[in-house]
Order: sequence, then C-alpha cells, then structure tokens
Amino acid sequence: MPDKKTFYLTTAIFYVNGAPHLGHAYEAIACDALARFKRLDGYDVMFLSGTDEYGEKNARTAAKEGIEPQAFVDRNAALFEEMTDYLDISNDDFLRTSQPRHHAAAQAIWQKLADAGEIYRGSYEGWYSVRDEAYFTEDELTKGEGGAFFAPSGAEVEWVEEDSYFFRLSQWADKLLALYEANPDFIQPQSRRNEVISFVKSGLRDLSVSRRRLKWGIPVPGDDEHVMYVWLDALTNYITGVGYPDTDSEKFKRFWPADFHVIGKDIVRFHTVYWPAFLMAAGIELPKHVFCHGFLNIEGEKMSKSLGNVLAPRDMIGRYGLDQMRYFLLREVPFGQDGSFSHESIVNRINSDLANDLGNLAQRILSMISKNCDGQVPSPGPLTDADTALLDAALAALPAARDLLDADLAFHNALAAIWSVVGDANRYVDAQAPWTLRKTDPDRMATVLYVVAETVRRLAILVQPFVPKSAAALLDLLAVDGAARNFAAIADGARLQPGTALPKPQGVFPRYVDDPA
RNA sequence: GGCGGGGUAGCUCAGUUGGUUAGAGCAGCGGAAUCAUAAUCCGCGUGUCGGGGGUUCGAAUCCCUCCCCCGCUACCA
Repeated sequence: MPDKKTFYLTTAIFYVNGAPHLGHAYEAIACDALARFKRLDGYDVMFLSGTDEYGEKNARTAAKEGIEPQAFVDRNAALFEEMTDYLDISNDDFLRTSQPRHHAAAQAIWQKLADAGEIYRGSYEGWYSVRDEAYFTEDELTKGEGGAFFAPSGAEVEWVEEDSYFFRLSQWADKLLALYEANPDFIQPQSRRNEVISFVKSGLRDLSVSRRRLKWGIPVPGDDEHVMYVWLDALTNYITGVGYPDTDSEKFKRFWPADFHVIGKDIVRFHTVYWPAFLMAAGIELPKHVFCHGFLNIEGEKMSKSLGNVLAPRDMIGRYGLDQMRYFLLREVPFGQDGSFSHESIVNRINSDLANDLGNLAQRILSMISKNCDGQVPSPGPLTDADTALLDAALAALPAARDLLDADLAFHNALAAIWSVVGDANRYVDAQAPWTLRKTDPDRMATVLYVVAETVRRLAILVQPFVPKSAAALLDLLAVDGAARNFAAIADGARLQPGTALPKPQGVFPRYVDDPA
C-alpha cells in the first residue's frame, strides 16, 4: 500500500474564559476548509483543535463565579467542543490541556528543558498589583501623590520579587533569526514576519516559566510549589496531540513536525518566538508554518463584550446557514488580514455568489435536463472549441486553487478562481442557448447540457472543502457516487456517465430574503 | 519616539524589473434573453492612482518631502 503524503494542522487551542464567538468559529472554519481540501487532494490529514484551560485568568474568573476552576473550564470547554460539532469541523482530535495525556507531555518537555540546562531558578521582580493580581510594566503605570505608582485599574502597585523558574530565551535569539532567514515562510503573512524579526532583533530576555502564587496549572516536575507558565504548557498541546512524549509512536513519527499552526494575530509571539525556542532547546523538530489570521469587525466596529456586538456562531448559522457563513468568511476576507462582517455583505455574498451564480447555474441546467432528457445524464456529441474551453477551465481550477492555498492559504483567491469558472459556465449557457437548440438541434442541446452538467460536477467537487453540505447536495443531484468525489475524480477521464438517472432537481443555495419586519 | 505596512472608481480591493486609452468584483444605470432561485448575459466610470517637488522621452509604479491610517515595540492570554 503506497504511503500517503501527510498533513498536520492545528487551530490554536481556545482559551475557555468565555463562550465561543465568531472569531473562534472563523479560525475553526478556515482550518477545516484546509483540512478537507488536503484530504480530498490525497493527503493523510491530522487536524487538531482543543482548549487551553489553565492560567491565572481562568482561575480568577472561576473564583469570581464562586466555582472550582476545573468546573469552570469543564463548562466552557464543552461549549467549544460543541461548536466544532455544529460547525461541522472535521478535526480528528479535540485536546484539553487539563487532560492527563497533556500533563504528561507538558511535564516531559519541562524535564527535557531542565535536563538540557535551559531552565534555571531565579526570581522575578516587577510592579505587582495585589488587587489586579497582575504584574505591570513601568510604562503602563501612572505616578500618583508621594511617588506611588498605580495600575491602569487605579490600584496601587508595589515592587515585589518572587521565586520563579526561567527559560534561557535570551540564548536563542540568533538561532531564531537564522530560522526566519532560512525559512521565509515560517511566519505568514510577511507583515507578521517583519514584526517578529524586529522584535527578536531588539533583544530577548529570559522568560519566567513558572508561577508560584498560582495553583491552577500543571505542577512543575520536582517542585510542587510552582505551576508551569500557561504558555509553556499550552503550546505543548501541538505535540501532545501526536503522542508526545512518545516520540517513537506511529503518530508522532508520521505527523510531526506540523505543517501549519493557524493562529490569531494576538498570539503571534508565543507561536513564533517562544514555541520554536522551546522546541529547539528540547531538541524537537520545528513546525513548518505558523499562519496568523486577522480579526473580524462587526458592522464596522470591533467585536467586544462592552459594545454588546459579540456574535454567537450558533445564532449565525440559524440565521444564514452554515455553508453560507463558511463561504462568506473564506471568500470575503483575505486570510491574514482583518475583515469585516456585516449583514449586508453576507447577504450580498449569499445571493450573488451562491444563489445567483452557482445555485442558479445548477438549477437551470438540471431543470432542463429533467424536462428534456428524461431525467438522465444526456449523451454528448462531438465537442466544439467552446465546449472544450469550458471543461478545461473547470479542470484548471483545481491546480489554481491548490497553488493559491499552498502559497499562503489564500482561501479568498482560491474561491475567486473557482467562481471564475462559474461565470464562464453561465456565459457559456447564454451563448449556446440550449432552449433554442431544443427546437433546432436536439443533439447539440444534449451536448451543451452535458458539458454544463459535467462542469457543475467538477465545480461541486472543488467546492466541497468550503461548503461541504451544499456540495454534497449538488453531487447527489448529479448522482455522483460517494467514492468518486475526491480531487482525483476531477482529472481528465473521469466524467458523468451518460444515461445515469438523476433525481428531481432541487435548489441548493436559497436566496436570503430579509424579513419585511 | 523607533521599526514595519498602507493611502487607487460609491464599497472591497488587484495592479513591484517605470511604457499601449489605470483594472476586477459588488452596488448603480441602460439593453437582450426567457432555460433557471425576478436568476442569467451584454453595454456604460472625465477615477486629482493621499498632497507637493524631482528623475525620465514616459511614473500609480523610482527618489525627496509633507499629511493621514494601521500593526509591533515581551511575561493577561
């Protein structure tokens, strides 16, 4: 059995301090589309998602609610796991950092770092606010009467020293810069890469990697007084997911190093500085790419609790439909840039791209076949240049989309490439006017209908990663066998079989009509 | 302040070795067609390419300068 190419990608693990919102859904959906694309393209894919559950913030919020941290994260983690369900995310695993397997992995990497001399004991000093339970840097503080300093919250801060373990991050600056230099695509998009390089060039200080005041975390091996800094623990999830510390496991050997970590722009540093430094120090291979996506504005405003415009993914699915939402997010927003969500823009995409262009293309052609070809795939006669041109365009859309995704996860451009064929097909139908041929040249009509149906088949296969449910419905309408829906089935040679009985056509992409209310 | 990115049609943007009348999608206007989800197709833009100066036969594209916007500038995650 030939060994398949492998592909390992991860979402960031979601910090479960609250309920999932559109931003979480966005990341999960983008990764899901990529995972599906790679599977259809013949890769053995490992797709990991999960939750980040430790850290001071969760401990504090739990305390505020008067419940145990574990109960708090159990409740919220469930909301995220549910989200992968109703978003139909095809992750292969859902990892929670409070799981035993992850404790084992995090403690193992700590031990590895300690054994290598990369961790030492020292003390952390800084301005600490007891009320905020947080440290602040000098420039965050304001000076008050009598030389006292105050945190942004208004609480007075004091200079404290605390025992802490440190990671020798400062030793790794040159190695990191060499890494970015040798692998220009390690950090994508380029703008983030520039920021990181500039940050590392400005010099790195050793990193405090334990917390003594905090109980909610993974205990430091050999010192129960401390828990691990949440990011050292959290980042490790990416190798826990493939079986670390068992580096000889089938899974680890097969999937590590990861092909992509997909993350939000707010956690770039952790993934592009700390994480590779930890891995190098522990003697573990580095992931190939870290892709940083942007944030979404809502109706032109930042999404925030105080503005009350936080959108719940589940509500949005109910309103617009899952595939519609997936399509919008991937098509409208260049991946890597900030984008904006608005009711008007999603309705526009739903109606013009999905309903009018692709949905109506399928409907008009299937309807004609149903009425004029006994509901069977028609038999094509000799092909004209126009026929061949359309079929070839549908064929070429696959490598075009693949290249755009491989280069920099350009979902929006990949979809544009596919939709340009949808436009070609609609123009072809108008130019060929099969409704006229019906009276003048039925054989030619059959050929035209066949060519379009075959084009729709290819498009439907291509569009599966982005709008899985709708694509499946389209392929059902074309009576395409479940086993013949991967990208190999687009290759020349695979065709709709003339004479195949087709089900009664049904609309796949309904128009969105605003309630007159 | 320092470093980086950006300011192109109503909206979102494409346009890097400088060169034919600066492009696409959406929105808008007009027309055609009628197979189809009132969907589709065709046609229509005198845009100071942020302002000013310069280099050049020629600049959105190079240089200088000014204005504006955004990101990063470490231990909350």
